Amino acid sequence: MLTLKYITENTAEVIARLAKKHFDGTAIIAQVIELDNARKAAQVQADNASAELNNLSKEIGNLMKQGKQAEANAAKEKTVELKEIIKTIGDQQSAAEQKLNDLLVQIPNLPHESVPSGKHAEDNLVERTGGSMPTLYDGAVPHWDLAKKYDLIDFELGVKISGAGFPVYKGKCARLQRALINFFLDNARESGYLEIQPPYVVNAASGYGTGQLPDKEGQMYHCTIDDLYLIPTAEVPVTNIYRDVILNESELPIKNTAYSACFRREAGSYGKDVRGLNRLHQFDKVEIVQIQHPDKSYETLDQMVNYVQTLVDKLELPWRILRLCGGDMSFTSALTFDFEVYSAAQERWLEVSSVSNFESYQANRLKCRFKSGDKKTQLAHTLNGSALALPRIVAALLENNQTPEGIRIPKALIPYTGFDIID
RNA sequence: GGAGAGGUGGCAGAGUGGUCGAUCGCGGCGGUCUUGAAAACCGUUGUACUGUGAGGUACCGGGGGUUCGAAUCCCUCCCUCUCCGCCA
Repeated sequence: MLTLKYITENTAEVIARLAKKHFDGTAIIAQVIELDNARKAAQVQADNASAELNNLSKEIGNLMKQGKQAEANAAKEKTVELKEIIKTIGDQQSAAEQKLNDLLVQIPNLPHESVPSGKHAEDNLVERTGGSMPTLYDGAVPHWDLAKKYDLIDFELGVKISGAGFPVYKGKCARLQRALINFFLDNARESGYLEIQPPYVVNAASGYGTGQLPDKEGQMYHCTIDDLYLIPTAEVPVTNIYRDVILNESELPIKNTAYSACFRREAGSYGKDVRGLNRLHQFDKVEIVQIQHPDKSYETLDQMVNYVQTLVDKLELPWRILRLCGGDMSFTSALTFDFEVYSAAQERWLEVSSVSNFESYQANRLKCRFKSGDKKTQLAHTLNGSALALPRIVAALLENNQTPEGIRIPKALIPYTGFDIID
C-alpha cells in the first residue's frame, strides 16, 4: 500500500496520478486524511494521559514504601479518571487506525510517469518486438489438436481426475516441460539469481503481504481446514521471505528465482481464452524476484525485461513487449511490461510473462526495509517477473515448430530434452 | 494422532509485580593501537507512532483480565520444539 506520509504530503499529486489507473481517489483520500488527523489527536491525548498515569504509579510506589498509606490511596483515586481516558481515547485511536488501514489497502499503487494512459489491453504500447514469424505448412493445427495427434496432453483425463484446467502431460510433452523448467532455472542462476524452493501453500499473513489478500481472495484455492492458501505464483512465498525484514543496504539487490506449480481458480474465465493450454488452474512457472534500492529499481526493471527477452530469443519464439497502460496494469504495480509470444496456429499473441516494479507498495505491506550506515531505515523496492510461465510457451513451441515430420525442438532446449523432435 | 516443553532485542540467553526497552555474552557499527590486519581496550548498537523541540507513548508470540503499577500473576487463542505412533 501507499504510505500514509506520502499521501498526506502529496495529496493532489496522488489523486492526479491515480486517475491514470482510472481510480477516483478524491473521496477516499479525503477520508484518509481526516482519519489520520483524528488518529493523531487521539494519540496525543492518550499518550499524555498514559504519561500522567505512569508518573502517578511511580509516586504511589514511593509513598507506599515510605508507609504513607493515606496519601497513596488519595493518589490511587486520581488514577481512575486517567484510566478511563486512556481506555476511551485509546479505543478511538485504534478504531481510527483500523479504518485507516482498511482504506489504505483499497488504494492502488501509483503508476509510473511513463505509463501510457488508456483503459484496455488495446491501449498498451508495443515497446519492441523480436524473433521471426513462422510460416506454417498447409495442415498445421492448434496445439490442442497436436496434443491429440502425438498423444502429448490429455485434457479429458485431467477432467476425470481433477476438473477442467488440470491437464495431464504425457511422454515427450512431460519431458519438454521438465526441460523448460531446468532451462529457465539454469539461465536465472547464470544471471545471478539464487535458486529457492518455496512452500506451495502459504498462510494468510503471506497472502496479505504480497497483496493477494484481501482483494483477490477468490483467485486462490483456500484449504479452509488449515486456513492455508495454494500459491498462485512463487512470488508469494519468495517475496514473503523478506516480510518483516530489515536488510543491510550492502545486501541489495536481492535476486531470487524459484520454480513452482501455480494454482489459480480463474473464476469467471470462459471461451477461446481457456481453450487448450491458454488458461489453466494449475501450471508451472519459474519466477524471478528482486529487492532493490529505490534509486536503482527502474534500472533493475530494465535488466529483468532484457533478461526475459534472452529467454524467448533462445527459444526462437516471435515475441513482443508491451508497456501496459494505466487501465490494464495490476492494482499493486507501478510499471509493468508484458511479454507475449505469437502462437502461429491459433494466430494469437499469448502472454507469457509480466515483469513489474512495485516500488515500495508491496514493501510497505511486507515491512521489507533496508538500512544503510547512518541513514534511517527505509522501504525497499520489490520487483518480479515470470521467467517464464510454461503452458503458453509450450503451446507456442508446439504450434510454431510443427512440420509434416513432427514438432521440432529449438536448439537451446535439446540438451535439456534429450530429443530434437516430437513425432 | 498421543504425551511433554517452550515462545524475551540480529543471534544466544537472564529476568524478584515497581527505578526494566529490559543484565551478560556474541555479532554489528565507531574509535584507540598498527604500515595494514588480527588481538586487546574504549564507546555505541531494537522498531514504530507522536511532538517544532527537550521529550512522550507503545511493543518481551496474539488477544483479554487482575493491579495505582505486569516481561513477571490469571484466562484464552496461536505458533514452535522434543519424544512416541504412522509415513514419502
